[in-house]
Amino acid sequence: MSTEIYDANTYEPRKSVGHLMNRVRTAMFAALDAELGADTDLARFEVSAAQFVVIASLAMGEADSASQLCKGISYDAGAMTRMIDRLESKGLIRRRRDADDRRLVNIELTEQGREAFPKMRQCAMGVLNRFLRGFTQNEARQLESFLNRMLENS
Amino acid sequence: MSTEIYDANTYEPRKSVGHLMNRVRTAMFAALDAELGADTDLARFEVSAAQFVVIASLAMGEADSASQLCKGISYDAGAMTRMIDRLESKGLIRRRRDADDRRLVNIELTEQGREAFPKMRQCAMGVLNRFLRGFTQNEARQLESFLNRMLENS
DNA sequence: TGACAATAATAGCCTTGACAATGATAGCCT
DNA sequence: AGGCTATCATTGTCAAGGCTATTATTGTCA
Repeated sequence: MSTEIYDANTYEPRKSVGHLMNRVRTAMFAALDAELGADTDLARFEVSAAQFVVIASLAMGEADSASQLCKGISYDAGAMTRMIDRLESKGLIRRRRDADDRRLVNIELTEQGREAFPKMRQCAMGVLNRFLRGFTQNEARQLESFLNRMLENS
Repeated sequence: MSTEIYDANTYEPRKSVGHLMNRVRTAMFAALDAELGADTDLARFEVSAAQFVVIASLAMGEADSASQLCKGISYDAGAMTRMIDRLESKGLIRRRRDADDRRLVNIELTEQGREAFPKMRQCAMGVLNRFLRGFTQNEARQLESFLNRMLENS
């Protein structure tokens, strides 16, 4: 007996979970980029979907340093430095060297960042709900659980 | 009553389907890149996860021109031109102007490409099966169906 | 104390995808 | 045939992530 999901006979790359997920992710990010760019209050920040994820992590108190952000959202450290550059130059976040461990750079939202977050959150939520149109609550929870299980398998 | 999945009270960006899917996708692509790079037969081609998807589409007869590839896998046309450049320079595929419609460029696998494909397919399948460890067949089919429904909603 | 490994942020280089503009071709319509 | 529009591939440009040093700092251990 086998516990494998795909086997050599039935596996069709283009219909597989891997490829499908790639397409859905790309579509969702593009949709969120568009949404954030179209919003009257947010357009001036030109914030992208990826940037929103960082801001959200800070706003929800899930991270307060660059390295924590990297771990929390699975993001490259070098890319994070520049991501922080961008958000800082937009006035949405602020850097501050940690006093205890001077290797660390603490990151916090600025007043402007805190103000803008709820609107961004609203946009992101709207996009997700659009993509999940026709899903029951149960199905959505199940999808979340599937994704979490895949993450744990990695 | 509401048909919305997420609402302002319960929506947590980092736990949402959007962010989770982004992380899973990134992890899967990285894993497949590593797998393809480690395989003795395939390493010399230095083929990436994204490139595999193109080769697979050709091998499965799901596309035979650049534009069909773009549509089939939701890929930018400009990016596809250069993707084809790369694969062609590796000797895995071949370009040929279509005789009937000279706007079209037909793409076909070379002998080398056809030979290499089964091994790539094997790698990709292995990665997917690893990420889907612990899933029942039903759950996997359900996940595929969820993703397809999201694509249709976009 | 000093050598050495581990961690954090950063900078440089390279790859690659997205977007817009361009040129060639095809289909349609009159 | 001529004009209009759509489609296809290509190119240039730009933005962003991945990888690999590099530097500063911390912790460990002899």
